[in-house]
Amino acid sequence: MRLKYMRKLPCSIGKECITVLRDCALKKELCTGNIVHAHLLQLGLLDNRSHVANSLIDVYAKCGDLLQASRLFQSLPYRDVVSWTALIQGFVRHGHSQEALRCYQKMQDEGLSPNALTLSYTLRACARMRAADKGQEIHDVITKQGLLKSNIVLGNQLVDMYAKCGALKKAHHVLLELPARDIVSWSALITGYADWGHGQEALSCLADMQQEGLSPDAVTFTSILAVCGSIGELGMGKYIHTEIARRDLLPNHPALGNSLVDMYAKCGHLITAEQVFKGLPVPGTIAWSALISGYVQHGQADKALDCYKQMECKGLFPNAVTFASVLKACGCVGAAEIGGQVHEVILKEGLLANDYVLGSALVDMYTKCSCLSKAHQVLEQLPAQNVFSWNALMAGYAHQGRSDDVLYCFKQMQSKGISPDAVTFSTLLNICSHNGLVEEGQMFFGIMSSKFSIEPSTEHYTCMVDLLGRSGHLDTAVTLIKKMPAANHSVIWSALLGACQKWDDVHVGKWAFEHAIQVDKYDDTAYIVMIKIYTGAGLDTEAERVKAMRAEARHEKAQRHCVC
DNA sequence: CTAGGGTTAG
Repeated sequence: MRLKYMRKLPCSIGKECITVLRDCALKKELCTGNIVHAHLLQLGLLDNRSHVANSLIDVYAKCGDLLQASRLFQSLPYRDVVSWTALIQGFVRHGHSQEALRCYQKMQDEGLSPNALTLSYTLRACARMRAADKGQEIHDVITKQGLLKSNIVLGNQLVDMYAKCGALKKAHHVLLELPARDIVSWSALITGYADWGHGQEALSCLADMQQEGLSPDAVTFTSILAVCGSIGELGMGKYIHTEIARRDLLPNHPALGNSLVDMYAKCGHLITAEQVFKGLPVPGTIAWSALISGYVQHGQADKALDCYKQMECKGLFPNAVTFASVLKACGCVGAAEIGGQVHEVILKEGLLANDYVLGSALVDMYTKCSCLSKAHQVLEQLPAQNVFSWNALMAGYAHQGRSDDVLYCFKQMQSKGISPDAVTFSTLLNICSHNGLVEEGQMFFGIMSSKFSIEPSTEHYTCMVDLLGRSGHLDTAVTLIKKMPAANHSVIWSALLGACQKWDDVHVGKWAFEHAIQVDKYDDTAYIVMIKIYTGAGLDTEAERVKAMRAEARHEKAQRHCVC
C-alpha cells in the first residue's frame, strides 16, 4: 500500500509522502519511516524536496532515532529552520537538552532565525536544564518578535521555564504581564512555587487564579494537592477532595487518585489515605509508594513494610522510588534482612545505574542497621557515588563515635572528586566537638567557606561554639560569635552558657545570659544555668536577682499562655 | 513541511 505512493510521478508525490510521514511520526512507526526513506533515496527525491526531508527528520526525531535524524540532517544540501526545529524537538523530547541548545546556537551561526516553534522547544530545553540565563535570552527574542500577543503557549512556557529555574519572582512577573493567561499559566507558576518550597505562595496563586474567574482542572488539582501535602494543609486538601468527588474527576484522571493518597499520607492522615487508596479502581505502583512513604514519614515503618509485602503479593512491580521508601523503613526498624533482599532486587534490575538517590538510600539503610562495614563496601561499589552516599556513611561512623573513620571518609570522598556539602561539615564539626579535636574543628570550619564556598549555618556556628567552649577556649568562642552575621538563635547562647558553667566563667556567662534572654525571654534553661554560675562563684546576691527574674518570666509566660 | 503548553510516589 505504501508503495502505491512511490509509483506516482515525482511531482505529485511530495504532498502524499508528507501525509504518510506525518502518520509515521504520530504513531512512532520507525519501520515505515525507514521504508519510505529507502524509496525516497532510490527515487532521488530527497535532494530537492526539503519539505519531505524535514518530515522524515521529524519521524526519526519523534521515534527517538536521533542518530538517523542527525545523519539525514547532515546529508541535506539545504537546511531551513524547519529542519533545525525538527531536530531540536527530537533532542528535547528524548532528554538531550544540552544538544538541543547546541543546535539552536548552530542554527543561528548558519544565519537562520528561529520561529515560534523553535523558540518553544528551546525554551523547554532551558527549563529542563534550569538554564535561566539562556531562557532569558530566548525571552528577549520572543519579545522582540512580538510573539507573545498571538501565542499563549509561548507565554506559558516562559512562565514554566522561569518557575522551573527557581526564578519565581520573574515567573510571576511574566505571568502578570502576559497579554492573555489561562489555567496552564497559573499551573506552571503554582508548581514552581510548590517545587521550591513556597507552599503558601502557591496557594495564594490558586486564589488569585480563581479571582480571575479561572477554575482549576485535574492538572491544577494534582499540583495543589502536592502543595497541601508539603505544608500540611489538610483543610484545603479535604476541600480539593470534595471538589474532585463532586466533579467526578477520578475515573478519567488516575493521577489524581495518587495525589490524594499522597496528600493524606503526607499530612499524617494515614487512615484516610488508606480509605482513598482502597477506593481506587486499580492502585498502581505510585499509589502504593505514596502510602508506603507516608507510613515511613510518620514513624510507622512496620506498617510500611507490611504494605510492601502486600504490594508484592498483588504482583505489582516496585520501582526505584518504592525501594527508597522501603529501605528507609528497613533502616528505621533495623530490618537488615529485608533490606538485603531489596538490595539484591535492586542489583538484579540494575536500578543503581540511573538513579542517584537509591545508592545513598542503601548506604543509609546498612548504616542505620549498624552494618557499617557492609555500608562502606556498598558505597565503594556504587556505580556513581555522590555527596549523599558519603554523608550517610560518615553520619553512621559519627553515630558510633568512630572519629578516625569519619575523617578518613572525608579524605576519601574528595579523592573521588566529590565535594563536601553543608551536611558533611555538620558531621565533621560534631565529631570534632565530641572528641575535643579543637585544631581539626577550626581547620574544617575555616576551609568550608574558604575552599568550598559553603556559608556556615547556625548549626555550624553552634558546633564551633560548643567545641571551643567545651575545651575552654571561651574567648575564641566569643570572638566567633561576634563575627556571626546574626547571632539571634538560642542554641548559640545555650552552648556558650553551658561552657561558662563548666569553666566557671562569670564574665562571659553574664554576657551570654543577657543575649540569651534577649533572644528568648522565656528561656528557662538560661536562667537556671546563670543561677548556677553565680552560685558557684559565691555571688549570692546576683544569683538571687536572676532567680527573681526567672520567677517573673515564668509568671509572665504562664499568663500569656492563659490568654492564648 | 516542524506542533498542541502546566501533572502524581523518594
